[in-house]
Amino acid sequence: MRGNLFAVAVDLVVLTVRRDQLCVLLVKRGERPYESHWSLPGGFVQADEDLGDTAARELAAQTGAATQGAVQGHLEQLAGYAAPGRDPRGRVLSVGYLALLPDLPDPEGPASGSAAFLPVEDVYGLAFDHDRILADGVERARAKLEYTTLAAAFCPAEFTVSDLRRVYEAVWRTEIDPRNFQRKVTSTPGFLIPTATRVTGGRGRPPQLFRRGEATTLHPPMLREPTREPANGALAH
Amino acid sequence: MRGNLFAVAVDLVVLTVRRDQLCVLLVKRGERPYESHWSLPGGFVQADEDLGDTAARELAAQTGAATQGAVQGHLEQLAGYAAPGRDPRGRVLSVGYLALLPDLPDPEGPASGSAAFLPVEDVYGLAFDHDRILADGVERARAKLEYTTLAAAFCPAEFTVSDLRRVYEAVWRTEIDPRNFQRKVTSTPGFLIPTATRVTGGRGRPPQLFRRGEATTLHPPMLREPTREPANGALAH
DNA sequence: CAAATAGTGTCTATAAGACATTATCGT
DNA sequence: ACGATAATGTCTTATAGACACTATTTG
Repeated sequence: MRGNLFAVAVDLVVLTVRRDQLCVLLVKRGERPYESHWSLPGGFVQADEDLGDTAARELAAQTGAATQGAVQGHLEQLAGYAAPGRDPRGRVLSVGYLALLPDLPDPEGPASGSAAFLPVEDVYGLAFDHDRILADGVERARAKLEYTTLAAAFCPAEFTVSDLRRVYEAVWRTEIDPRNFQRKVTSTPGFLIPTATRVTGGRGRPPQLFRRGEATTLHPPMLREPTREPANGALAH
Repeated sequence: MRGNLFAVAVDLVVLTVRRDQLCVLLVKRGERPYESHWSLPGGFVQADEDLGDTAARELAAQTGAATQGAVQGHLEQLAGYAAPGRDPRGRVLSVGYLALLPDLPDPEGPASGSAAFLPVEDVYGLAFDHDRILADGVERARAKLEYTTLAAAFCPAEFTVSDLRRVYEAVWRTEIDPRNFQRKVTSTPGFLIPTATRVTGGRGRPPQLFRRGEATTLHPPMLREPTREPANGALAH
């Protein structure tokens, strides 16, 4: 069996929406290389582990396992990264994973004091090629909101249509008409299941609460950019 | 640096459309394990190679390098596969790559006599976990035809709208209305560039020839399944 | 009542689905 | 002329975008 041997790691792009901003979980490295640089959380694949196992294990370790218990959340593979010079220690192939989580009550891990959710807009200069992995993860998330119901993975078990809309707005950095949005998501069968419980305390009319339905795809999709230029046909008179 | 060491391979899902069928390039293994079984072409990542380099090198080796010269064709990464037992020889991580090629005049490689393009419908029982990698590649290709201009990667340098439509029909295994299809693809800016040359010899009106334009995305996408059930809203009166 | 948020309704424009018609070739 | 394939046009329907209006709460 020819070919060189690689260490194989899994790096996580853990995204959440906090204060209407798309944020990514970063850890400050405590060892070389890139000591004291921010990086994506990750770790090496152990014996008898499949890649998804490693990703789930690391995710649970970083977010306090509460994540694992909750039905919420989403975890999927992004891609493999193996450029020859990407790790100064030697040949390391890293498999990126994308995780989407609701905003956690206590986001920081219990043990490590140097982890934080930071707005993706402000993030650059990560260790290794993690800038690239992060960019791929963010783009994957943005694309998937278009044709899947994955936005709900950013929401708690019960949420309102406005909560969901603010997720889209944060991830896409756009504004969405609340009325058209409501029509779209509530008319997609299986996207949102209304719950009996009601909200109290807020200003204004109490919103309906929903939980995730069984639907996974949005058909037809909800597109980020307008279908084409306004195609005036300008009614000049 | 903890973690076990892996051999890292690249396996190719090379797709083309031949005789209105979506076909995949397979090679018959000449050595153990899975000797004389069909498998995806692939090979180990060499020193100083990035994953894409390995994929391009293997693709050129399998398809006679002519592929490489041609501007046509498409190559992208699929995913990493590393289940503990997937290779009896030991721990091997394989990175799947998807290649889309026009139907080659001489598809078989020059050296190896045991390679063939077979219709994906008929393929199962491949070596290792290649059934799974193939399924992922086919699904990726099907999905990408919806929202990209990648179907043209299956066509030669110059092609007709009917050629392109037959690609969609073969990949999706559906029938598409030729008139609506023509309207869709010709009205998408940058998808198809008309050429001066004309076709002779065929029955019927000679078609316009096109080559690929710069556009990479289809906006709005062309969807495989109808937008929803006919959604009668039956006007019973 | 005013302010704030939730939710519905209406109109218009865009694009897809269905399908008729015209165009241009070979025989 | 006829069959075959290519290309255009028309009508209908579904859905997105824009925006007015109604509903239900707190202060």
